[in-house]
Amino acid sequence: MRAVSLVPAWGKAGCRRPAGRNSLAVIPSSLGSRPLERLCRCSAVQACSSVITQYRYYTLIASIFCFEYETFDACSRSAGPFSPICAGTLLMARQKARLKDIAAKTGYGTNTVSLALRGSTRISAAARDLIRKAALELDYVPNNIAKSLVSRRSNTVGLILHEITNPILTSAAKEIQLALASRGYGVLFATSNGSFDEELHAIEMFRSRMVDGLLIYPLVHSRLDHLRRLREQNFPVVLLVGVQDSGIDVVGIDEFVGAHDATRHLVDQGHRRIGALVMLQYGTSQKHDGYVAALEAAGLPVDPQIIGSCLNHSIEGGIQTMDSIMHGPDPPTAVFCSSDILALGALRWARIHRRTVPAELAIIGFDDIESASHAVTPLSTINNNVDELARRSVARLLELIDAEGGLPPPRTSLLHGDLVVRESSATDAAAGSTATPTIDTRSS
Amino acid sequence: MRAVSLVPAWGKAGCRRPAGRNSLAVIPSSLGSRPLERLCRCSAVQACSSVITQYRYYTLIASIFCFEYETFDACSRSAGPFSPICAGTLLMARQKARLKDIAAKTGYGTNTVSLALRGSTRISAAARDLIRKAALELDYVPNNIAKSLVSRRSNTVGLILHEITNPILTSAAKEIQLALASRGYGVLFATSNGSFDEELHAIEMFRSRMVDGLLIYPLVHSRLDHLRRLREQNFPVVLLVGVQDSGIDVVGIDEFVGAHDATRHLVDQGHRRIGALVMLQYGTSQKHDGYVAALEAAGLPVDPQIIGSCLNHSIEGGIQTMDSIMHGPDPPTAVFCSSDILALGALRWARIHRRTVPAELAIIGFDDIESASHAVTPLSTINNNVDELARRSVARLLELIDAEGGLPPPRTSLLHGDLVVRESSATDAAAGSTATPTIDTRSS
DNA sequence: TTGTAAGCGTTATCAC
DNA sequence: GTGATAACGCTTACAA
Repeated sequence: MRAVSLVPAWGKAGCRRPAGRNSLAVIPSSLGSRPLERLCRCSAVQACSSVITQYRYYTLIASIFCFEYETFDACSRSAGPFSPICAGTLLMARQKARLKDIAAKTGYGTNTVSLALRGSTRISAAARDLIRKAALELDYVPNNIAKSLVSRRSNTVGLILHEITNPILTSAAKEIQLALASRGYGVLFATSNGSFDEELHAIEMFRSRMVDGLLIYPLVHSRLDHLRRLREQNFPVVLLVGVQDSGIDVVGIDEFVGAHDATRHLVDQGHRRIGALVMLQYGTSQKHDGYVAALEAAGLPVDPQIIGSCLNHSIEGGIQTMDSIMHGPDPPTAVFCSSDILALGALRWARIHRRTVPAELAIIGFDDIESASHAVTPLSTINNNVDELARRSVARLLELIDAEGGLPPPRTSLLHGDLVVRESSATDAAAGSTATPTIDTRSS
Repeated sequence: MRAVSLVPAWGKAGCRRPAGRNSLAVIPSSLGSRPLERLCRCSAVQACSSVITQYRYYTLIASIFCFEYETFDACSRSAGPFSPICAGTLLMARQKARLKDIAAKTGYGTNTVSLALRGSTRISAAARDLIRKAALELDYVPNNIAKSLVSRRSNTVGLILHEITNPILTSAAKEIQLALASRGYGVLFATSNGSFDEELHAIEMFRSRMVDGLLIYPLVHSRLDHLRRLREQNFPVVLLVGVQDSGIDVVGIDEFVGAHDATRHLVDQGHRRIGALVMLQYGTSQKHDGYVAALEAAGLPVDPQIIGSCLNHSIEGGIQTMDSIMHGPDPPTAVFCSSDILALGALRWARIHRRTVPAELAIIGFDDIESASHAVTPLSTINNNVDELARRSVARLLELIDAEGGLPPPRTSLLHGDLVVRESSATDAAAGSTATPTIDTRSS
C-alpha cells in the first residue's frame, strides 16, 4: 500500500529520477529479502522486463523497503537488501519524448537534432532523415513552452469577448482564430462576462501566460485606461470596437456612422418620432451618439422617454425595454436598436402587442446576423463585416507584435457598415432611397 | 539608419546584453567623435538620462560606430572612440520584471523572493512585506511559461468546437471558460471548422503548447481513434457529445434519447408521416438513430425520402433541405430537426410556402436556444442543459488531470435533455401529454 | 530564515 | 557538420 502511494511522486516537479524516465518499475512480490542485483536475475522479473522493452520503456527493478525510505530516490540510493512489500508491476505514465531522447536514440547531440528537425542546411541529409525518422517513431512533439522561454514569444494571443451570446462576436472569434492559426498562433480566450473585474482578471491571466498580444472587445468603451497602460508598456493591443482617439490601435465598425445611417434611414422613411434601444449602463455609446446626431441633424427632438437602456443583450431584454418606451403617451413609430438581437426582441414585442411591422412600427437593427434576414419580418440592419474585421485586426496585431524597437503610433481603422434595407423598416422595401442601401432579395 | 536596424536585435533570443536590460540607449547625434566617458558628461545626454531614470530605466550611453560592429554587445565591448551615426534616443521595450529583479532591488536571493511571493511561512513577515511591495512597484507578473516548464503543467486546457455559429456550443464555451478560470486554468480555443484535418491540426497545436487536457466537440462522432490514442498516452480528454462506449470520457447530452423523445412526441400528437432534418455527412448520428428507433417503436416505416441531410448548420441549410424532403408525392406532416437552427429554417420554409405550423406541418427542434422560444411560432425542442454540461465536463477533466499514476477508466455521463413543448408541435400546447413536458408560458 | 545549485526542454553561440 | 555550453525564468532539494 505504502509503495503505491509513493509512486505518484515520480514525474512530479522537483523529483529527480534520471533513471526513472520512461521506465517501468517492477516491484516483485514474494521474492523474499535479497539484494537488488539478485532480483534482476530473477526469471519472472526478466520476462516482464523484456515485454516492457518492446514498449520502449526502460526497465527499472525495484523493491521498496516499507518504512525506511520516503522517496523512490532515497530507496534506490540505498545499498542494503530490500524487503518486497507490494505485488505486481506499476506502469509509469510514459513521458513525452524530448530532443534529448531522439539524440540518445540516434547517437547525435541534442543540438544537432534540434537543427535537423528544423530543417537546417548545416545538417547532412543523412543525419536529417535519420533524426526525422526517430522523431516520428518516438511521437515527438516539440515543447513550445520551452521554446517560448528562450524565444521570449509564446506564439499565442489573447482574445477577450465581453459577451459570447452575441453571434457577431462569436463569428468574429471564429474568423480571428482561423486567421491566427494560419499564421501559427494559438488563441487564449476569455469572456469578461459583464464584469469589469473579470476583464482585468483575464488580462492579468493572459499576461502571466505571456501572450504576445491582445485582441479585445472591451466591456466598457469608455474605460480603456488599463489597456492604454498595457500599450505604454509596449504590449500590443488591438481594440475590436470602433472608438475614436482611444490612444490604442483600433479595428472596428464605425458605430457612430452606422447608428447615424440607420436612424437617418428611419427619418427618410418619414418617421418623426424615433425611439432607440441601446446599452447605456456604462455611460454613453457611439451608437447612442450616432442616433442622437441623426435626430438633431433632422431637427427632431431627443426624448429620453423613448430611449430605452437594455441591461442585457438578449431577445428578452429587448422585449422588456420596448415595454418601457412604448407605454408612454406619445410612443415612437420607429425604433433604432443597437443590435439585431434587441431588434428581434422589438419584433417579438410588436407581435405580442399586435402591431404590424413596419406599418405601425418600423424597426431597424445593427449587425446583420443570420437570423435578421430570416425573422418573421426580415430586419433592416447595418451590416457588420466580420470577415474584414477579423482579417484587418489580426493583420494589425501581428504588425504590432513584429514591430521591432517599440510599438508604432496607434492607428484607428474604422470599417464602414452598410445599410441593409429589408421589410422591417420600409413600407416599400424596393423603394429604399438612402445611402445606397443593399436590397436583400431573399427576404420576399 | 544602420544603427536603427541593429537595435531590434536587442531583446531577441540568444542576444546577450546583461547591461542592456531595462535600459535606454542614448545615441547622440552630432556630438562628434569622442570617447564614451566624455559622452556621458555631455549635458544633453545627462538631462535625458535623468528623465529616463524617472521611468525606472537604467541609462546606457552608447554611440554606434557604423560599420565595425554587428551587434550592440560587440559595440559596447569595444574600447575605441565612437562615431555617432544616429540622431536622438531610442527607447528599448522595457522588459518584464523577473524574480531576479525583485531580488536585486530588495537584496534577497531569488529563491527567497519566490517563496515570499507565494506566501511561504519559511520567510519572515518583514521580508515578505518588503518583497511584496517591491514586486508591486516593479509591476511584477509571474512568468507562467517558466513555471510550466518546471512544474510540467501549463494550467491551460484546450477547447475544440466543431462549429462556433451554433449558440449551444458558444454558450457551452462560455460556461466552460468561466468554470475553468475559477480554478485557475486558461483556455486555448480552436474551431475545427468543418474539416477533420483542422481538428487534427488543432490537437497537434494544443499538444505542442502542452495543454493539460482537452475538451472537444468532435467533428465526426464516429472518428475518435485519434482521441483514443491520446488517452492511451495518458492525455486527459473529455468528449462533450453523448456518444456511447467510445473508450473515452464523455459528458454530453444523450442525443439518442433526446431524438427519440422528440420523435415520440410527434407520434403522440397523431402524426404518422414524420420527416427529419439531420447532419449525416459523416455517417449516422445518435440523433438520427433515436429518430429511427422511435419510428420503429411506433410501427411506422422509415422512409429515406423524407430524411434530409443538411450539409451546413444554418437557417439557410434548413430551408434548402426542407425543399428536398417536401416536394415528394407524400410529404411529411411533421419534422424532427436535429437542431433548433435547422428547425428555424424549417419554420421559415413553412412561412415561405404558406403552411401553417403546427396545423399543416409540426416542427420540433433540438437544443432550446434563446431564439427557439421567441420564433414566429415558438419552437418545441429538447432542452440542452449547457450549465450542467459545462460544470460536469470541467469537473471530470480536472479529475483526469489530477489523477495520479495514470488515468482512471473512462466514464460516460449522459445528461438528459428535457422535452419542451411549445406551439410548433402541439395543436393544443397546453394539452402536451408526453414525457412530463415543460410548458413554456412565455410563448403566448 | 536564507542562500546555493541543479534542472525543466529548447535555442543560439562558438569552438572543433 | 557536429557537439559543448550557456542562457530563458522559475521551483525544488539541500546546505548553511
